[in-house]
Amino acid sequence: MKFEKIAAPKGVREYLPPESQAFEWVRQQLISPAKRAGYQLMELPVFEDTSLFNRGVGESTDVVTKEMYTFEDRGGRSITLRPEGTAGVMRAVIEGNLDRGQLPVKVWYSGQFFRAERPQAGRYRQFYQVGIEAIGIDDPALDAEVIAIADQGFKNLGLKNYRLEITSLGDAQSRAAHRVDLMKFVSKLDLDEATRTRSEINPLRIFDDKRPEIKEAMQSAPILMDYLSDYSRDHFEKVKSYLDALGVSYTVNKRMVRGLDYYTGTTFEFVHDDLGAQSGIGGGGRYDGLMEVLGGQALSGIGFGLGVDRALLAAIAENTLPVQDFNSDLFIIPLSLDEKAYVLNLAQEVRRAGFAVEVAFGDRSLKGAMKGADKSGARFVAVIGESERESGDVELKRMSDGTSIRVKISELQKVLEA
RNA sequence: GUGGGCGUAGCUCAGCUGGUAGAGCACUCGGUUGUGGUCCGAGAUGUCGCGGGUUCGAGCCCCGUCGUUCACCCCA
Repeated sequence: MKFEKIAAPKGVREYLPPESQAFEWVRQQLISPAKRAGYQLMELPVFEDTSLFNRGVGESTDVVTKEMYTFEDRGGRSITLRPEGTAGVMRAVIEGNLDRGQLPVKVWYSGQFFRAERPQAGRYRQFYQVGIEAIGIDDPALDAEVIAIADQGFKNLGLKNYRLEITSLGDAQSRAAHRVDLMKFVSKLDLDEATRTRSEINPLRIFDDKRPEIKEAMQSAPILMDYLSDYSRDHFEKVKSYLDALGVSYTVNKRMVRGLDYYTGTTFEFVHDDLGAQSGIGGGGRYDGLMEVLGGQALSGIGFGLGVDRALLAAIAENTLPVQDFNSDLFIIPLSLDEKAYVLNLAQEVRRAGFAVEVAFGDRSLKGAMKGADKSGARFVAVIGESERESGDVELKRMSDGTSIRVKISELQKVLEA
């Protein structure tokens, strides 16, 4: 009887050995600056009440209208697999009353996110992000620090071919004024129906169109930055000066568009040059109305999400991944069935002393077992037979040069440490 | 959701104008007693993505389908 194979669901990105090692390294590098800046872990559910995203991310966004994995659970509740991280963090902060303590609340998260899009290079239906949120303080210095933390994550990976683009989306008032003028401008353009519809939902979208004729037409469109209130403009100027002071280089992109509705004020994006169409490796910004919309206090917040999958692709493209295979310190081979229990025991003992120890399994020939030891990359190999078992000695063979020495088990630690 | 490329061994790929499947790497075993890397020898592995059609005959041609990949859209 032969069973059919079951394949992974379409578009999921999974990491198997040896690649998983690089993935884990990348994730660690990306988030370590946040940990050192006092951000604390938040472990959240991967599914939430659907209305959290409808309200938080925005009904007009593509993410909500056509990319969410939404289903009904057995209790008839509408559930959605999280498409992004910020809304869930805010929900948990409100629910856990973290905003009733000292501000800003500083948290980080790491995990998988879900969007039902057509898969493509760097775009998956289940993908990985790490991110941080700093909630409750509206200080341009905090904006700058958040951006610098993200930047440091990419620097940790050794990346060079990326750039940081920043802009200010202003406050609600500046946006409303701009929207009126932009709508007027766009309505005069000759657009196909799909683009027209999109522009009516969010006219800023048209700035993001890649077609040359549209780009050309948008050259003279009214720019949001020209509509910023005094407060917003001043805030943005300060963010820039702090970034300058931090030595974080950036370019101001007055036409930047973000796909999530909650962004206000400082908004930023990290773009990598070697990645093809899906070039955004991270992004974030301030979201001053979000907490209130979700039923909490009217507190401001700022955060970012970094794409672990894409950061890994970028590190591969720039060839910055360190070679770091797992190499055990000791590989133990039992010569016969009689030594198995003894060897298992010995391995546990040496592990307790803090060393990485592997055991040969499967009753292969000694030659085969040695081959396995060689491929494992172990520094030392010990073959245990009757004489070793009786004497309590171990003959350690150093694989790099083939020499071997006989030691007492009690002296093992000293040799392995050398 | 729309469009293009590609599906042959675990991996990378050959396979002529249609004549019923191959290489390299990897893997396992062996090259006399309890010691790896190199070398030599042997071995295992495929419903040629799947379904249909054309044909005496299809891995090769045609249609469909699924998967994958790239781009649009969108974004991490």
